[in-house]
Amino acid sequence: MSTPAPDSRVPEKPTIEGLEDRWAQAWADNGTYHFDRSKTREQIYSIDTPPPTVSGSLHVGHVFSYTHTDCIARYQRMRGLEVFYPMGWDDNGLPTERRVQNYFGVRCDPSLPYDSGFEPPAEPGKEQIPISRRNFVELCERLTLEDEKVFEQLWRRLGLSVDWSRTYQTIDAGARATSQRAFLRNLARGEAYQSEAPTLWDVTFRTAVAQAELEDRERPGAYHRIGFPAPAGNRIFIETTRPELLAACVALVAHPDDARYQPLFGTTVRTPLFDVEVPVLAHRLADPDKGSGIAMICTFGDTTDVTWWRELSLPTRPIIGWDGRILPETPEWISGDAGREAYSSIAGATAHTAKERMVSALTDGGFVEGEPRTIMHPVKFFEKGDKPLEIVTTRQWYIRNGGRDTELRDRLVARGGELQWHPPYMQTRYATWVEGLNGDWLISRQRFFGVPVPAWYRLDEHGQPVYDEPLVPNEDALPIDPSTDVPAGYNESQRGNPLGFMGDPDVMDTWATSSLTPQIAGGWESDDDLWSRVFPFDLRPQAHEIIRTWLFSSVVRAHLEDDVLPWKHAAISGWILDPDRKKMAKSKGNVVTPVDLLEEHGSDALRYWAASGRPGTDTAFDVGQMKVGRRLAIKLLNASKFVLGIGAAFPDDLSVITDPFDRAMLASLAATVADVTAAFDDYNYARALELAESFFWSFCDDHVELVKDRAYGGRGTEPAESAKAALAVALSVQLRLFAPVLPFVTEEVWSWWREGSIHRSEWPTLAELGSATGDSSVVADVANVLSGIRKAKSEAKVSMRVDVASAVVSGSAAALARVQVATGDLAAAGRVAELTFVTSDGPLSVEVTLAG
RNA sequence: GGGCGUAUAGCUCAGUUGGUUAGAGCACCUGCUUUACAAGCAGGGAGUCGGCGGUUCGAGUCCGUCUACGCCCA
Repeated sequence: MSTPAPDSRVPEKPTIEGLEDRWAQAWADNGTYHFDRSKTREQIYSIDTPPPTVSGSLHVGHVFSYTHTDCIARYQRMRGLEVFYPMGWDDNGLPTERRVQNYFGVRCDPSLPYDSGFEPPAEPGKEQIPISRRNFVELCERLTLEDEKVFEQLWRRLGLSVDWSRTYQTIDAGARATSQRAFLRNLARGEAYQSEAPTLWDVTFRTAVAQAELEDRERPGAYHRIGFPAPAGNRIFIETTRPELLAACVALVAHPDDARYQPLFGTTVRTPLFDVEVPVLAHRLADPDKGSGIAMICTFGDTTDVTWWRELSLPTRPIIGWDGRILPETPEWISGDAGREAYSSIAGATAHTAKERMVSALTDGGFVEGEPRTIMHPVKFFEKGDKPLEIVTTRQWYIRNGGRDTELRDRLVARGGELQWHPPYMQTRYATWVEGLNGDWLISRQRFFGVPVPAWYRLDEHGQPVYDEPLVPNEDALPIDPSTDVPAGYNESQRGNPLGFMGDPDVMDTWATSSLTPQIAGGWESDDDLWSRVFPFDLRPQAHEIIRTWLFSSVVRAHLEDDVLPWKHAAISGWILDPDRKKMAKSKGNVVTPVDLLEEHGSDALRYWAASGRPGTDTAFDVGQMKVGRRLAIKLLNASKFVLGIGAAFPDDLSVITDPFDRAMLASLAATVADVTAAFDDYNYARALELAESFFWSFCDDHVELVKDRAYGGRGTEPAESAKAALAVALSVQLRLFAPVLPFVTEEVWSWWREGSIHRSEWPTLAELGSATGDSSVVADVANVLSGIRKAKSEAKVSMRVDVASAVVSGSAAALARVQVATGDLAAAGRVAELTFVTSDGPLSVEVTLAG
């Protein structure tokens, strides 16, 4: 007995067109990927999915890396694990803020009260309408809803096996509450603290910028050689690229071993124009080969100035404001009339203008020697900004991340060692980054849109905030917005008044929220039952360039909160490069959008291309690979149509597979199953695919062709039943091996003859094939002989249907014995009248005499 | 300047702990209308494994070094 092949369900002309819509709908209707939360932690495989930035544009890079994760998810699901695969939308941050501003013609002003009836104008006006933070967040949620739909459509069409009932937004109430709760816990444990410190500052966005968000860009600059009057009547020449900071000069510095300046150490000089006395000091970071070998230290020209300021205990003389302009008030350290006049010429000017005026004034005063020497040099930028960063002293919030604490840093490096990295060498990037940290994590941002820092400050009798004793909300009140909500014991009328309170004006860095995606998706402190079933997660998939940000910050949060790693595995995907091997980026105009590709090649084809990219390896965008994938999908349809069309059906009992050649093929398939399984267990979906594909093509070209005649009944009923049963078993196994990568075509074929979804079927095992397997080494030798016969016909330029009068196979006795397992199949497939065997010392070969 | 990676056929890439004659697909060439598939099938040519040096009986694979490219960082 066997299940009858419902070949009526096999289409006359199978096609991959339209499979995406049909099966995406069926999976949605049937809840195929719905997460069953009744399972225990051991039965669950949980994924901390990267939330895409929805206001950004869709990119083939999305398709690439999310497909990798989906292949793993589908494999684990078929292994019998219940897969927790949520999707988040990252709508917290500058890209969304800008988009909301432009789209609705509004801007966020946290000083305004919430207006529950606010409606933006139909068309954005010339002037942006100021609205409260809560109104702004609501508009963001409204706008990103549309963006999310576009993404979700794409993901569904691509076949991501996400549970679409579990989505979150990084700005939604749950994410805000989680971020604030985690912050309050950090604060209570002393891991979050405020500090007045030099901070890298973007003057355009008027916000502090963290170490992880910096980038260096080559910019033209010029060294100006400026003479400082010394008491002996001579001049000390320094060379600087930032003469506009002369008024902020606090010292000169040279290397301690520099004989030219050793006599000056401990003496003072006076700044040109401003006539401020500054000391000449020694420090190892002064480079004797750079410029004149002696440098001017300012508040603050660059990060080296900050180091000198800290290590040499220098005063602060800030002259640059948060807007990037020279402060309007003449500073108190400039006391002379000439100095005050010099300052008034730059007060209020931009840094750029101030530089021009200073150079001109210094030149007029005879302090400049020679012409400016132009150079290209690296200048620090905020990665999203377009003006050089300034360094200003501000009060900011920090979270300890080991940057100032060796013991914590060592423990976080050790966490990286516990994590299983795929590929393993990515761990080095993590370790190098953590070991190189030189400051704590700056999390406050002077932006309006984001998760507010959940704190208020008492105002003293003069209306000055008491920062040392922040007022915090109860956790059960979260999320809060201190610009709207009022601390316990106060009422709204006291906001901003002496003896009243003020809200912390800052929001948190987006990474301070993103670092909590496991907590947000996993129901930390909001759904204890879910949390206990999914955390720590099994997998964090992500790209390599954000190891230092997303991955590291997530490790920090879980380490501080729960003293664990947030996941067991990290799968790091590579980049998509354009065909010229350049990184794809919007700014380079070489971005390919995925929607057209999905239309043209089909989802399985795109997935095939994506899954061909080795884990962690940058992969060139390659339409050729998509075409190969498309052909593979079509081949699966056609091969399946053939197997099922001859009446093959899944046998109830494998004992009907009696033919040793059939059993040899199944033994070879069993080895492939073992290899594919091992590859998936190693998170190497690319190797898994390659192995399955390699077997499949041999199966089609050799095995199917060899057994066709027998399967059609050419040599009796029992040999035919063996062939058909073996084909059905092999088809069933291979469909399942391909299912993680090619979910649509495999589901289509599965539906022709099996019950349920292939994506909830059991992953093939050796046990499943064990009773039907034989000697796998037979397969290659038989294929070898068949190939020899084909070659003879091909070289004679005749059809494969031409009869062969005789074929003489020679080789070792052992090889011949293996080939003889399939004598009948070989004779039929090659149309050989007389197939004979001759023992020889040489390699296996075949001599063919064509008929006629 | 530092870290990581990559370099194998015209192109895109495999190649597991070192082990016969280095593989696949695309492209190319020669053929074949073959009742699963012409979006197909059969066959074929094509590589000094980036350079140099070393370890080894044996190196695409391990070590050193150089070169080129990519990404990240300073």
